[in-house]
Amino acid sequence: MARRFRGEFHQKVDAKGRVSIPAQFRRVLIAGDPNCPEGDAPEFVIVYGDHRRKYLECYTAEAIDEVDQQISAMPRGAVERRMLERLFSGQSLSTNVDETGRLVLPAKLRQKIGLEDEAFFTATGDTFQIWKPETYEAEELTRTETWLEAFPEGFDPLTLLDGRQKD
Amino acid sequence: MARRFRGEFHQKVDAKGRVSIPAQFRRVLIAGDPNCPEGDAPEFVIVYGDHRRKYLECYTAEAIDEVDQQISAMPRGAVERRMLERLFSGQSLSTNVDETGRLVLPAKLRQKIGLEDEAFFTATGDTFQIWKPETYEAEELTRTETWLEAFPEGFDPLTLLDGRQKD
DNA sequence: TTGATTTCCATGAATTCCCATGGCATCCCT
DNA sequence: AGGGATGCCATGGGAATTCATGGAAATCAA
Repeated sequence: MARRFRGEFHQKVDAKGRVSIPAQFRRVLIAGDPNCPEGDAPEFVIVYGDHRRKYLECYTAEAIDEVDQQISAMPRGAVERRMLERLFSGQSLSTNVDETGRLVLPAKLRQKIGLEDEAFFTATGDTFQIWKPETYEAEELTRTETWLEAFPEGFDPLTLLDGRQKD
Repeated sequence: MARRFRGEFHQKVDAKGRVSIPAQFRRVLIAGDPNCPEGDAPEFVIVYGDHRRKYLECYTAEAIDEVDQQISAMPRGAVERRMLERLFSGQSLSTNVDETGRLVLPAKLRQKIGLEDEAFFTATGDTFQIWKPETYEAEELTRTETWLEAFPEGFDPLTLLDGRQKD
């Protein structure tokens, strides 16, 4: 069924770093973990990146497999390959959803993105991101604003899709 | 048969946010969901957008797939792509029609467009929109009104179809 | 031991499921 | 043409289940 993530959610983070994963996302994670023990507890991967990245990006088991494969298809020793390996292998963490639908974020990761008592989840197609709400607003929303300002009043982003009739 | 949505309808919204989808629209939704479990319950997607959008836009499964594909064909990292991803993946919700032909609008969405006990459905080709009736009248009608006024008396919109060009 | 994980249980609120009703059309039979 | 009988459609109500979240107990780590 649902192969892609959709929607935005605000969830509580408790003192132990536990966060409920939005039920809709959970279903996608389950669908995206081929050897998921029947009903529950799918595994998935959190990529946190270097100090510049202010959010956590989450991949389904399948999605990360795909990325890993693409990387290992690159020539050994290539700088690009090294960079990608560092990001996706090194600066990432494999984990799983628990029986109550939660994920535990280690203190290290919470600190990294400044997460306190609330987390903001946003879908981005075949992955989803976890932000500190304030950061998301400051970063992403103002970025959108200024981007939109370049367009005429009442501009509809949909026109961007009008590359439609594959030229 | 019915591939496009047509018509305008007023429907009740109950305390749980349930709204009957006009039967005609339902048929289009069914036709537009390739792996719809035979008789009923097609899935579809509601795009709600950011704070300035005052209505909900509904896409058939096929229509949204097409949009998703177009987006993923854009260069990764491009600002436009990011914006569209936010809109179509983030600010959207995947749902389905229930056995009684209704759709459930979460409180979050109802509040967003100020929906109370009545909803106004209007077809827009391969999507349809859901408005708070009052908003629709205030916003949309006066908008097309003033737009039409820019044309001479007795202007026939059909002429717009002629030397059709972008923008 | 002491702080940190991990398990397991608890609960209110929200959401889903299931069954019910009244209003219109339509169909059909005589 | 009368007059049900049938069936789809828009709505309602309540029960059953899921979800998000909190806290205590059990397990580790060092």
